[in-house]
Amino acid sequence: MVKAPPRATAAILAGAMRFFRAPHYDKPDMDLDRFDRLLLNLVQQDSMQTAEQLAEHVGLSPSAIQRRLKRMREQGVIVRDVAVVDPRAVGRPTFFVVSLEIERERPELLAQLREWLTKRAEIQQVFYVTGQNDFVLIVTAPDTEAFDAMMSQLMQENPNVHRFTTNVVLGLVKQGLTIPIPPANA
Amino acid sequence: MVKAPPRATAAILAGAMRFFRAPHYDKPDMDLDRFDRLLLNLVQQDSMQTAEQLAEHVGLSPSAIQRRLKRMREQGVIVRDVAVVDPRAVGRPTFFVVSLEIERERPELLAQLREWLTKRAEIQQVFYVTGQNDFVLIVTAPDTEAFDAMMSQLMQENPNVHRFTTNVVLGLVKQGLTIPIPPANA
DNA sequence: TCTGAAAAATTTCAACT
DNA sequence: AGTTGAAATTTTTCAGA
Repeated sequence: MVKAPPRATAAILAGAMRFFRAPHYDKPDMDLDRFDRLLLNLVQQDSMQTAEQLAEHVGLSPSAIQRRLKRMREQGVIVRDVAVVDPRAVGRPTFFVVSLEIERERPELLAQLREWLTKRAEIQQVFYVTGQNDFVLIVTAPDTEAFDAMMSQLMQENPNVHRFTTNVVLGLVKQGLTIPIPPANA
Repeated sequence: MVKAPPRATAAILAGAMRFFRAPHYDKPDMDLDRFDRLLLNLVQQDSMQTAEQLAEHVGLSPSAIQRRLKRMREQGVIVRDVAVVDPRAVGRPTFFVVSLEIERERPELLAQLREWLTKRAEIQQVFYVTGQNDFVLIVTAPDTEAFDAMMSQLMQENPNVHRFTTNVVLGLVKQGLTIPIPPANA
């Protein structure tokens, strides 16, 4: 039998790795009981609540809450905790929804493109999708010129991108990363 | 037991309200100095760092850090703090990018549709965009059937939605709400 | 508005049910 | 696993520059 690895660090790294792997990668299903699920729904709304506040909602002691949250962070169920900034408070950046159409004949360039997209901070989100448009991006830029400049660079440095279509976001109706978690396992 | 902590409940609510207002609403520009901006970039990556850790990066005392973060949360610059959950750890939900085409002749139904979209927890994000497709949605569902059911309901209850196109997300390459904040004011 | 120290609250940890 | 209670850490408050 193998010795137990340095527990916390290994678990955190594994969590981070899993998050960036292709989604078809087989992640063993975590078994989350109804308390974990309740907790996840709560901290997805507000991660700054104290363990005591959460304990009241969930019906456990603060210690139990802390232990569960710590475990889920180590397992990678909770990937990270972030502050959400109001775009209008920081220079009112413009948002764009961009669809990229990719040349499929050169699969070796795909990894390079994914890396390119991942590195750019202005690109908030990247979805690899079915259909003729292979990637959908959510991009934020201080203005249209900055966006145009970025897209020119994208086209220059990634020859497998055939074309793209841009939709300017006129209104952010709703934004979040919340995943609704049903009480029982699906 | 301790009495309810003096958390800035009112401020959090105000922040949330601002976040969901129409984007053309005139929010006065906050003046953020270089320390605020640095701080925002840091807490967008990880909001669980202690004030002391942040203080080292920024070059201020922990007290100054706390005061600035508190102020920005009250002002609504920081809208909220959330835990990000790995989709694969919670029932492997499927993601969809949906484009809605709206009938423009009946503007009174638009507000109703916005409300409908905002209320549904499965709809993570809603962008109101230029072009023939008026809304772009990011939707998460436990499976395709659940997604189909939701879209049927959407079409039934919102007669001003003419048609929609769906792209199934094959891979979440990158997901986040981070807005890159340049050192100086734009 | 910052720093630095005191006060208060929260989180962590050990022992036990 | 959960709970309790004490120790350690962090956050909040406040005086002084």
